[in-house]
Amino acid sequence: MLLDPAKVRIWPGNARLYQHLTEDNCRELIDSIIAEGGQKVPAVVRRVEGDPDHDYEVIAGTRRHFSISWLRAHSYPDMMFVAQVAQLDDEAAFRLADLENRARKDVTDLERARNYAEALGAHYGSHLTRMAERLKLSKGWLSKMIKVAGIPDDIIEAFPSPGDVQLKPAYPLAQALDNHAAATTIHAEAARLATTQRERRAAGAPPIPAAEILKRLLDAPRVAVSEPKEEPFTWTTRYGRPALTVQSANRQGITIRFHAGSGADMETLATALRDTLEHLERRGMGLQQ
DNA sequence: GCCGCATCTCTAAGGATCCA
DNA sequence: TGGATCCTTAGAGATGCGGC
Repeated sequence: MLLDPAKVRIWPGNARLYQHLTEDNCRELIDSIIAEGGQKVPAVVRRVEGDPDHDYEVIAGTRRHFSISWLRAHSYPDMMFVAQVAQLDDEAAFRLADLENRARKDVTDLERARNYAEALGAHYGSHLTRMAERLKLSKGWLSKMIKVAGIPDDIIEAFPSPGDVQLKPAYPLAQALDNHAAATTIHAEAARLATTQRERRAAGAPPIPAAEILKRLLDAPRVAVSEPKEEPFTWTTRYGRPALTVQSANRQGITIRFHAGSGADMETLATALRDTLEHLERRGMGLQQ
């Protein structure tokens, strides 16, 4: 079916934020549509009633809708939006849109998480288990998504962009916000960082990267109570050069880095390793624990 | 310097278990 | 019972290294 994109609106339950689509992030798709002389893969739309401005709404194919609209406004006024019409209720529409978003990688974690959180209440009566079963997702992973979706906007503003908020690293932050005292310091630090980011943008300087932002936010409560930070254990040679450093010691195992250029021979390194393991053992962090 | 292979690291996702 | 958390696994991408 060939449609005028102006008569097609975006379904509000779609994860993708239409206002975040730009010529730049759709450039590849726009170029392929030009190269192929039109849109080859149809979007999925459904009929809408009671809206004088629109006949259909897009369930899956938001980027295609944006790209065709953009092309019509830029030298290709006859380009048509190719779509197939489906009869879907909101929950089925959500599942279809989700399937497509999962296949693509350009929907950000935060967009997806917030979309899930909204759908949880709207389509699944706030029952996470029911939603996980319907979407064929694990409860655990969905639970994480919902948790991350709850990170408030004033925290997100500290990041270079909402797209930089990734599920895995953001999850500990969402957990930290559950603690009232910690949340207060995190919000305060986020406000400071957001101001810095705005100043950097205005000055044309690169923003503070997301990993650094996350670290500062998570550290904020610890810094606030001035907890002394323990330095990683380092074994140094008799010439004062570091031979090895314990990078981590947890129940999965111990990660040790041997430093190049320490001047230590095999025998010295073996001694260093033995000393280090004994040190960890004494502190209850060894392999024998 | 380039290429191919091995290894490491990171992430998405699932499963088991715990807890309210 | 439902949700949260922790741990594991598979796979993709990055990195390192040796041979040419």
